[in-house]
Amino acid sequence: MNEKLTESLENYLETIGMLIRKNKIARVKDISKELNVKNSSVNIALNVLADKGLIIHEKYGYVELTAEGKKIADDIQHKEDVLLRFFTEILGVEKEIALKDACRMEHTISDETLAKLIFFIGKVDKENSFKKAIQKNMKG
Amino acid sequence: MNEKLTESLENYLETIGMLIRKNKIARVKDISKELNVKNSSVNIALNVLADKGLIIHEKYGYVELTAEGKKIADDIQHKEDVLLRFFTEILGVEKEIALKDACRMEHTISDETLAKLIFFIGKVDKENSFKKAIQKNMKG
DNA sequence: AAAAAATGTTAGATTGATATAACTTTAAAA
DNA sequence: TTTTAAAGTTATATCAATCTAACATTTTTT
Repeated sequence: MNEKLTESLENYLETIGMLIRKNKIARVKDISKELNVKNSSVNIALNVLADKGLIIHEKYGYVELTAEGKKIADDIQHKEDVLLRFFTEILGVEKEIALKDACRMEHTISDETLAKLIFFIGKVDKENSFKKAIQKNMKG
Repeated sequence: MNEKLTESLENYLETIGMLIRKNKIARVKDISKELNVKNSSVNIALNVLADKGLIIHEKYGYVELTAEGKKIADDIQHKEDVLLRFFTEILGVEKEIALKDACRMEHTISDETLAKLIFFIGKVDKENSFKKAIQKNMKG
């Protein structure tokens, strides 16, 4: 078990997590809107996720995350957040572009590299010498 | 024209470029070995790339890159190189893991973010204050 | 409560990437 | 130079992800 999910399935989980956070509930329609796919595509993905024990979805009902599903959703969201911060705050990338990049890279960055990146961002926040040089960088 | 290539096709182009650099020639067998796919899969991909005018491939012959194909192959390789440098030299990620990450992210990083990252790496190379703090980071 | 609208589901088709198996061509060995 | 081995190709199948179109259920309006 614990087979690696596809990027597509990870996106569904992450979106479900986001919707629950935002609206308390996640519906097929909102998932399809968010991911720019059709309801039928969402349904198929939900069946797969349910089979894997990552969500609960009764016919015509809302979508819920299992504990395992929530863990994965949170993990991906966390990766996105870290990447977004790095791109915007340290590299000075424009927010829209940074978000697009983060949303794709969140599926491929390894835990090891993520940990190093988090450590690096932490360092930057603490050390003044970093901060100054980075201010310059952001203008470039 | 200039339609975005799939990650898979980008990988084929990049691999062909690498093989030509290394061996002067690129053969189906070597591509399949490098990408861990079967010869038949390589063949199908080569037909697609040839249709798009990115390679030249005569039956039973070697594979060559067109000017346009070489440009794309070089571009992807460049992205990989930049990412790899960042991961290893600045974040201190272990080389094998860094390479794996770079090989996947090279397909998703935007030109804007790449440019900022290159600029950032350049800054690090020049500024001592950066270097010191980074040495510390690499041990973490 | 009946009709209409919105939402959700299922069936069947398409596309891209891969595989296996059978076949062809080229290269190497006997 | 014939035979064998290696490499390359083609046909066919599978899988994941999507779509459209038809259908079912639920919600909202009247």
